[in-house]
Amino acid sequence: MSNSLEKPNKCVDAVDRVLAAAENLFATCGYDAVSISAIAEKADVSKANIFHHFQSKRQLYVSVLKAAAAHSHKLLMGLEETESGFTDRLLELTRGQLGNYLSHPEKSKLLMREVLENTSDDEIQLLKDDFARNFSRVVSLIKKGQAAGELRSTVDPALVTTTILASNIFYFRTRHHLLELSEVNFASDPDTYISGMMDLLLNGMVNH
Amino acid sequence: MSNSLEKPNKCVDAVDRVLAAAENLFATCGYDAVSISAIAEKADVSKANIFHHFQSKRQLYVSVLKAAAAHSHKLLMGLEETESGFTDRLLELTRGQLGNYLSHPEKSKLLMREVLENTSDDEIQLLKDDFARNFSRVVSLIKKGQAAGELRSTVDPALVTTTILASNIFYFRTRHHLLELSEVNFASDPDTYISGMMDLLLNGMVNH
DNA sequence: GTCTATACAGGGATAGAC
DNA sequence: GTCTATCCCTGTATAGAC
Repeated sequence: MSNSLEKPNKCVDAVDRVLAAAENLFATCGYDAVSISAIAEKADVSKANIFHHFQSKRQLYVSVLKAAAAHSHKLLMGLEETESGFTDRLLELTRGQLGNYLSHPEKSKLLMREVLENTSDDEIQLLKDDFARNFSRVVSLIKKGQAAGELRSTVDPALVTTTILASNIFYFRTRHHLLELSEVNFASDPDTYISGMMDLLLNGMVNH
Repeated sequence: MSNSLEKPNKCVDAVDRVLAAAENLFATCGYDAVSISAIAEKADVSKANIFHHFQSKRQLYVSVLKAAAAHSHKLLMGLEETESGFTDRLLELTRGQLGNYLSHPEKSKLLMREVLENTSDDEIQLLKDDFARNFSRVVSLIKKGQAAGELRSTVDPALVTTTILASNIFYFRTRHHLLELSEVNFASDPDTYISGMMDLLLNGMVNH
């Protein structure tokens, strides 16, 4: 019982410890830079034990990826869509998405790597499907906003969606570097960033 | 002479062939996934020859990186700043930046990898300095636009810059995936994308 | 400068005892 | 399920001939 606070936590299954260690290492170092030995050491199991539970390094990686994808899918489905106006719904959706990235940085990094690189592996097609669904969700929200007359019909919904997604991912991945830029004061405050970005996207930067 | 069209081109120095092969492989596969053997084969030299010209794999990588940074720096400095209004200058700067990415995809991928990951290696500090300079350049352009009253003073110049940079990088890196999304019709046409994005950032999406 | 041959470490993966 | 011991391959890097 007193061991339950140790790291690695021996109270959880070895398999789960391996998955956790692998997720952590793959996320921070990338697939090739991580060795089975490193994962074994971090999870406090033997190399052979890993190969007992997972066919190969690649298959372990895919397992980690699928778990992350499932987790991310649940989070996305859980994002509340308030019944207020379209702009507020879009704001909340965007804020929620970035919040998910920031609360689960390792899973997010893992998934982004796969979506950003073009590995075109059949096993991870479901990641892209998830990405596409998420994309469509925002697109249709914007289309509804246009149909309701709240949003300009001359902007391309897919382009707006791309810009939002790009901003969120870029902010998440480069926050550390942005902190070092003297002009940037929103690097440590995601809420400020989201508010500012949405104001920009909604109202534009031109003086009318 | 008739050999001058072969691949790899034996008419160029072995060192240059190695650098070219390394750039290509590092850009597409990442540092860890590339072996000296693979570079040697692609450059049509022996492994030992590579180690004769470069102290280590890491040092070869840094050499490739520095060459790419120098090249990119020249391109950036060459970006014309037209003497028209601020919005036009911003549009041209943005278009030029994305154009540079697309014309030199391998160098761009290499540099982006280093800026997006946080390796914090002293040897590549110059990459970050370059990035910061480029960032500041856009920021000050926007500030001038605000001072001139052409742009709203309530938007954060650094935030606009971040959004533009994010959009360009994201577009460059995910164009392939965007092609598969039925809602997206700008994936194969960078000019359309840039025009749409800048219209969005300048005028916003709200119906006024 | 370029090669062949080789040293040596570490990688993924397996065998077999417990 | 978990381990120790081991296999074989590939990786980086070096030695030394040409």
